[in-house]
Amino acid sequence: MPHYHAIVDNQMQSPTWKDPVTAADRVLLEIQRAIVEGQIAPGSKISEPELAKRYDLSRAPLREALARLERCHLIERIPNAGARVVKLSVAGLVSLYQLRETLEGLACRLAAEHMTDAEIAQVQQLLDQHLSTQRVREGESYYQEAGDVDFHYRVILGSKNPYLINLLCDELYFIVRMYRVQLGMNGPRVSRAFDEHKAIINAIANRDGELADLLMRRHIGASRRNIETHFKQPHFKQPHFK
Amino acid sequence: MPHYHAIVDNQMQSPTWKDPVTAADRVLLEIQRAIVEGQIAPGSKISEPELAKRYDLSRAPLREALARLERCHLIERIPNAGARVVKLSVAGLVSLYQLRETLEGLACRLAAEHMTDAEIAQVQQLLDQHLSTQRVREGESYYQEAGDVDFHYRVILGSKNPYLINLLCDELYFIVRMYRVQLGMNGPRVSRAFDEHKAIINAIANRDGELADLLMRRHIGASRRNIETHFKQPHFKQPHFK
DNA sequence: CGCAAATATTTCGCATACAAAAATATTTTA
DNA sequence: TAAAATATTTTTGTATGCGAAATATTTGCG
Repeated sequence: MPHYHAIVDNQMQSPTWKDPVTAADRVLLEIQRAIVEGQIAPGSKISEPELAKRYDLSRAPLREALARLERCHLIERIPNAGARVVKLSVAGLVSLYQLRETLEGLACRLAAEHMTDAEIAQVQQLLDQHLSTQRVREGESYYQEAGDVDFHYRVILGSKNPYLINLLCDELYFIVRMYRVQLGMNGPRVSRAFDEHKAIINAIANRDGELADLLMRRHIGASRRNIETHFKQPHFKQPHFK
Repeated sequence: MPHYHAIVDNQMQSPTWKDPVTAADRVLLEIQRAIVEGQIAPGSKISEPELAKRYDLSRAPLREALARLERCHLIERIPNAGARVVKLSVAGLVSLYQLRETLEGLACRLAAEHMTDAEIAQVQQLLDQHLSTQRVREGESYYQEAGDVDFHYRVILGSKNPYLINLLCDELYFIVRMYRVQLGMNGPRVSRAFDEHKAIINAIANRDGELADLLMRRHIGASRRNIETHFKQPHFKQPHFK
């Protein structure tokens, strides 16, 4: 089993994601998964007593978890009223990806400046590794997403900017993933994404931050348009307003 | 009393900052102020029991407030260990302003695209207003900061991007302000800032997002260098490591 | 006297309990 | 019958209490 299997599963053991120690940590991960995968429907109300019972803990740690869910934009809270799971929308997707393009572009520029040669080489061999395993297990989109996440993750860490890392890996990661998962972003764009990744890391290896920035923004822009087209298509059941 | 006096004082009544309704909201504002102004020293430990007693409430709403303080990067929490006020550093300042440059640059590009003519005109007359009152009350740096905050705030809102607005106005605003306040960023750079603001809003008025982006990044870059020089100077007492 | 182990104390995390506000259901009235 | 007003129930916000983990202190030993 390739090691990046674990990346999406047990939450990417790494500088940023420390393993859950408290009960609030654990329930946070569970609810995050449930929301991202749509098991808790977008727009649905979050009942504290119900979830507390459902996950078998008191409301105290649950509320801690809710605070962090709000932080990563998976729920919206209104004082004295309660929390609701966010609804997905084209406008939201565009806003989110505008931000992502800019931020990951910045990450590239900084990575070109701050990554060591060793780190860069590591990412390059990682890409080759992904490519080979992807060829072996053709069609398994799961691996593609893991590989994609892994690549972006490395570049972001390479920026060495704590604010940027926290933002992309902790605050925006899950809502981005929610869009991808709920709109069924499996399948295509696989080999093309690999090529784009390669071009980006090469630019970084050449210490060409400007180019890496440009390529990354283009890469993410393509990804956005790819998701955008899925909104009006059979894959996605439009939110039933209520 | 000019209306923007109230902006820094009672927390900028606006789309983003809803007035405190719960007890946690109120204590959050108080502690935010205390940290930003250095009344609670950088690096010092946050004792929940102590603060609960100090602000006369139970630990429940206090912990809610602490969660949000962590969200805006004013404290750092370690599970089972507690929270500490962040320490200021040159590296932190640089990382923060790298992010700010990029984000507010993006805000400018989007503002040039999405702001209505009316909104733009409003900002322009706001600048004139600031300029006149600034001339009257020469040297009062307080007004300058309020005016600066006000300008940036308008442009950010003008982007119409909810993620970007939340990020800059809620999550990064206070830590940016902490650097400025604790390094004694009163004084100079006043008239120059006004000119730069004017140039930016004019670019937006001309729907020249690229130029507005560039000017804003330059504007913030200048601000960063201005603060950076203060780190090694008498104004700031270097953190006493401990 | 210095350092390490053991104890004591503080502090955090979580559960329970209560109060206030919202939401819902019910009754009353036009 | 429909709308307004009131009552009931649910849910959120806050307070208190207890157990576990971490920190501080003391004790014992080299």
